[in-house]
Amino acid sequence: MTRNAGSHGPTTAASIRRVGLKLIYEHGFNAMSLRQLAAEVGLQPASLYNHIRTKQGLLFGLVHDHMLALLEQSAQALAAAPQGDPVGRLRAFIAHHLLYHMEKKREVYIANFELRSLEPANYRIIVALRRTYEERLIALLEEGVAAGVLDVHDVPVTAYAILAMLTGACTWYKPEGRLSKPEIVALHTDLVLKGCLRTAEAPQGRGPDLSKLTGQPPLRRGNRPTPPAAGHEAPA
Amino acid sequence: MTRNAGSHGPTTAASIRRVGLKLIYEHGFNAMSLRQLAAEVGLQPASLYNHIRTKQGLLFGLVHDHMLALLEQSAQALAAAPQGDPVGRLRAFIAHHLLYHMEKKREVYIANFELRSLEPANYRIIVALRRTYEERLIALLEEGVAAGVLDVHDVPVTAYAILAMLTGACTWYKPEGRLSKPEIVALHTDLVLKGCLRTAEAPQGRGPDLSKLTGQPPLRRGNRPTPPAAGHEAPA
Amino acid sequence: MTRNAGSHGPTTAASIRRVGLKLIYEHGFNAMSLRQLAAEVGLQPASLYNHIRTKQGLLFGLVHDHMLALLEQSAQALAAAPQGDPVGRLRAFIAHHLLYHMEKKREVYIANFELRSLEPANYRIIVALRRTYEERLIALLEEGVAAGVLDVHDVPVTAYAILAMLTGACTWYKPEGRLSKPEIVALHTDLVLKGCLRTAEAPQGRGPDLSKLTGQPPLRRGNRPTPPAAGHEAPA
Amino acid sequence: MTRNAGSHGPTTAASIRRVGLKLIYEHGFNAMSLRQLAAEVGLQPASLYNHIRTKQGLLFGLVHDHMLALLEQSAQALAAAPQGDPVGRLRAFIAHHLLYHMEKKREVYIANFELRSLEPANYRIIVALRRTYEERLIALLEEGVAAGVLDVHDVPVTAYAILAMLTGACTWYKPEGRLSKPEIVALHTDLVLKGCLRTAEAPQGRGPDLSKLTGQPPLRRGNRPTPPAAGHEAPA
DNA sequence: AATGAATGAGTATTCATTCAT
DNA sequence: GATGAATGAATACTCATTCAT
Repeated sequence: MTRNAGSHGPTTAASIRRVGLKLIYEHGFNAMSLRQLAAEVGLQPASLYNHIRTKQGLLFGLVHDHMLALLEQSAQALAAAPQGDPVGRLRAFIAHHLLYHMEKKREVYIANFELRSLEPANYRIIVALRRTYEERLIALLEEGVAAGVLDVHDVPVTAYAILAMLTGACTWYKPEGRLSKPEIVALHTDLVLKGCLRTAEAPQGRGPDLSKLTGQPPLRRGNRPTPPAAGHEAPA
Repeated sequence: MTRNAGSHGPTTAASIRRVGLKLIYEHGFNAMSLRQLAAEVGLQPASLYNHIRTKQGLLFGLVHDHMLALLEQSAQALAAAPQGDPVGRLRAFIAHHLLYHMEKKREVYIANFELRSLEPANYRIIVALRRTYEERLIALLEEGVAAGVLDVHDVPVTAYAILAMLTGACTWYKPEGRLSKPEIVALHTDLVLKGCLRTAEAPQGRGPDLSKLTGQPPLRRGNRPTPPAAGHEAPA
Repeated sequence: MTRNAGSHGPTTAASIRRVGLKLIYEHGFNAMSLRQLAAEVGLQPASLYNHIRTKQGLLFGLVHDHMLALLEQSAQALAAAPQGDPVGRLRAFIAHHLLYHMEKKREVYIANFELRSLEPANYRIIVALRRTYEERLIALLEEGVAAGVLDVHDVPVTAYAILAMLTGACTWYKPEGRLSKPEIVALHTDLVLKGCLRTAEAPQGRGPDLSKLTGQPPLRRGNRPTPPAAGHEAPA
Repeated sequence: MTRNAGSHGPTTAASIRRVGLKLIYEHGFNAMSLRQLAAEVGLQPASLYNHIRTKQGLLFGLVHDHMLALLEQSAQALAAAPQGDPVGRLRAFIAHHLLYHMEKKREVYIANFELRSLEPANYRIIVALRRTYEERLIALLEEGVAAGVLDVHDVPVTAYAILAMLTGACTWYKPEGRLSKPEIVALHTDLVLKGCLRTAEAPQGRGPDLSKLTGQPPLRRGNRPTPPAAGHEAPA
């Protein structure tokens, strides 16, 4: 098998994306300058524009590609999990989420922290993709509740809580750190499942019964009026 | 009811802090300009310098005050909780953390997102305060484990996971939202406690035994070699 | 009489306008750079912005002030001319137009040549003022025609032709040139009047009768359907 | 009728000139970019350089060709006019000038407005051609004066005034406008001739006698010391 | 305490042009 | 004849900050 003509080594466009990712991660989108980027890639600033349309376009491209990859990988993870086993599917999602987030630490960081640097139109696109992703976990929790194996007070809020917890791991994770990836996955999986699994004994024994507290039935997808918008507000 | 002599409206310095907080929250520290700030306060840019030393000083002041308030309030919350009841103290901490974060949404957001905009010296001060705060939760978990009422695989990582989860709530919380503060507190308290409480039945039945997986004893404060650095790295 | 504090010598803002006028005249608005302007005024480029809002704002200010001055001076010239004497008023207008245009050569040049560099909103404002000015001459011609002392085939087109001719003088006029201002005024006044005055003998004897040529009655303000738009088209 | 082999559509070079003409006319030479031009022609910017030497070269080519065409057509117009009839020849020139200027509105506009964008060497060439053209009208007026049929106070200034007036027409002329070309020609011819023709009655009756005013004899080509430079000054 | 003016460093982006392919 | 990539120079404009008043 011969190598393609253009595939011997990183192309300039790929370098720009790679270095751009690094610089945005390290300094933030606003604090990073295209001069810096060009210098690190070994170009004059003007030459960047043969490969990107604008600085904003670079950011959007990075975040957008990340979102698509995240959705794609989550789909694959769920496709590989047995259909009839809600808990197994939830485990698969948790493992996927953690592994992707530990692997793509910088993409994830940018996608979360630089949302606000996106122009309104781009912002809407990314938030819609993120919403799609969140809905996957929400659907998983609802499956489990419907099957009677999970017990959560409020599905969407619990989903956001889980996502926040798992995503937090990529904040401090380092490959050379004390815990291995499988350990981290196991630990968080355990934490989440213990928090969500239906137990034989009455759950009230261990925690407050929310329906008592609020006088409302626990919310499910069906009667959820306006799910809380996760994440930061869009710029005005 | 008469008005106090000194309370007739915010002083200029306070206005600057208030508007600064809002603008940093809305646009980010780098994207917000002192011109904007001055305009919203009703001053010329040059006049700001009668009240702040530098833009960086404004940010540091906001974040620093927030950290002190957070530490102070957590101390009060724990002081009010019974000494001998680790689970009660954990509940108190969770409630305090959530309430503070929902109340001071913007301060919290800035303290988390704009850490990287702090100059190294300021960064170190804030991270040290944050570490102090994190250690309070770590201590609580260790108390509970020592008392045999909690069961966590790895105390510091679990602490970070809990903090990430709880802090995430202030991301989407809105006063006019679907859930009230007590509901949110109850829901998250339940989720955390179910995940951490020691159960009568064997926990292995519901989650993987991490000590099996890793071949190491569960870590506690004593044998923790290099605790994972929480949060984002400081700029170079 | 003591001098005002701020009036001893040209203020910075006035210098910017003066030098700006010169540079735009010499190089054209697009070809002139604010760096140049700043250098000639003796400022850093950034300092210009204490006195102008944008480069476009500078251009508009210059052109706008010129148009107002032109309208004001033409009003004064006509006010000083006897009411019942259309030819005398026409003479007054011609003299005013030529003198103003020879005096304010650069303002006039810019107002004519850099119209296209104006942003649409500014362009509309200036064109409206110019239209007002043109209408003054049109009204004068109509007065003369109504009084039976002028004879023109088409009032608006003749007005534009006269304006083009007179304005052309400022193109080549130089104070140190061969002809003095009064000579230039006399020459053009004569040329225009001879072209427009009603003569005792039949005018057909000297020129074509347009109404024969076109089969239409000569146009006057009354039946003028859509007056030709003088000047260059607005940018798209 | 069969199509010629070589005439199947404009060549690339011709497209560039055509689109270049349009863009310079619409936006001005400085404001128009070769990128724009390339895009409208359907090329990459680099490909333009297979057809033009530089942007300046494109401008010069357009203006130069226009000047040659103008000179050529004026020669033809005068060649067709009877030799011994100065007024007839003046009529011919006026008609030619107006028709050419209305037909080649954009070329004319560019040749007048973008003179200043020409490099000094190119500028001199074009101005020399224009001077040649102006001299044709000057010569015509002098012929008429010598023959005793025209009466102008100052030949060159009158010539410039006439040219300015006639050229002004192409500024507002539109094919779909209110007046047809023949009407416009007739109107302006009348205006010019009335202004220049020697009349039986004493002209002093209608206009000021310039020779009285200035105390100098009317200027003719012979005693003209320094003819006024028509048009705008070249950039330094 | 407030301000108008100034500044040096910096921003993203555009431009005409070149050149190897 | 066409192009993708590169470039050096330039552009208008913004920024945090200073300082005399």
